[in-house]
Amino acid sequence: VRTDSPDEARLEAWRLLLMAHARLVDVLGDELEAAHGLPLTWYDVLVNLRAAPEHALRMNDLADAVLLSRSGLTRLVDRMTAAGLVERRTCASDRRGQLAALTPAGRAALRAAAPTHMRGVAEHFAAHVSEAEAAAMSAALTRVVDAASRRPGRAAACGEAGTDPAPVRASAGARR
Amino acid sequence: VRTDSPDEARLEAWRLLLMAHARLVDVLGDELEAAHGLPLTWYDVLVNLRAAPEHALRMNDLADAVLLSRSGLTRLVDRMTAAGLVERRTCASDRRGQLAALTPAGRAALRAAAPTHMRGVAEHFAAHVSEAEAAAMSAALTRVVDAASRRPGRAAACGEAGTDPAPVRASAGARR
DNA sequence: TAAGATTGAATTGTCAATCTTC
DNA sequence: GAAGATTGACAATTCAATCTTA
Repeated sequence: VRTDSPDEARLEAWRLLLMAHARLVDVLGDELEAAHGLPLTWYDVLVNLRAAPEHALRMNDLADAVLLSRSGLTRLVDRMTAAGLVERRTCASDRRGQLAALTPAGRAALRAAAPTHMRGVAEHFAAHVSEAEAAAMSAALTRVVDAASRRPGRAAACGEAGTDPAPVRASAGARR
Repeated sequence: VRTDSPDEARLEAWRLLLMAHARLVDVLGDELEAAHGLPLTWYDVLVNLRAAPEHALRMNDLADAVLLSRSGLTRLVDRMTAAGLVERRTCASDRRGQLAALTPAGRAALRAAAPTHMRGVAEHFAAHVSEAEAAAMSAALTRVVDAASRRPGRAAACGEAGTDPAPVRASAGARR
């Protein structure tokens, strides 16, 4: 693909980022669903909970991590609770807060699905990216993400002493 | 950003790609909506039509370009037709085919919105990416997209004579 | 019979209003 | 009053079935 001007080169990169995202989320979602009947959104929630201290997160924080609206997340957690993968707990220190917590079944589902997903990412993404390219991408996109993240104040996690700034993790496709 | 193993570096790049996509689509969508009351999805349709010969595309091809299911696109075009930005035409050479075509109003809307969007991409993406990084990203993501695009068969454009040698393979696998 | 496109039913996500607790 | 979360009404998408034309 020809990229004449410096500006054109960057636009082309943006265009490809959009295409790559769309294709991969589609493929990875299909594979996950076929192998484990697990929607990519659910997997994303499970991963974020697994990474959280106590395997639990407040609805607000989880919504940010999954990049869904607050009410959207309420409904998603409803479904996952009905499926037994997640349970609700009331926050001890602040009775307004609700925690979504991983159940044993949820942990099991994640443990079963993770290899499939990892293999998918390796096969459909990592295999086509050199180490240098990965480094360049990471450097650039870190700046992009930082610049675009001028919105929400991060709230403290519930049960803990205030020592842990919740890790904002990547999440799978949420389109507007 | 710690990237211990070569594999970790690639995973990190994937994670950042997901985050960058989510944030930017969100921001760019908001800006476009605020400035012109135009959803990003609509803008995407307009751009694709503008780039097509005759400013018209068959529903199937447009669905692929916009990355929406066939029926999803039917409804989207319904709305845009109601808004006067697009019109339907029946394909001359194949009466099953429907074309979505840009109307003057649609072209005007695109012309009005394009500067906003371009400025947004420049500000939120391009400004943070060096030329070398853009080149590396493009190279890598081109490979990724190519590898992931083992699905859709390309259909012939409508008005053209039947100069299509490619045996249009069963497009069954296009969307689940 | 298969391809192109649309429709109906059900799923998923969003916005504005609400309820509870701080 | 403000923050955390949920609910109801509504918008956008998807899947399966349908209709038309090739």
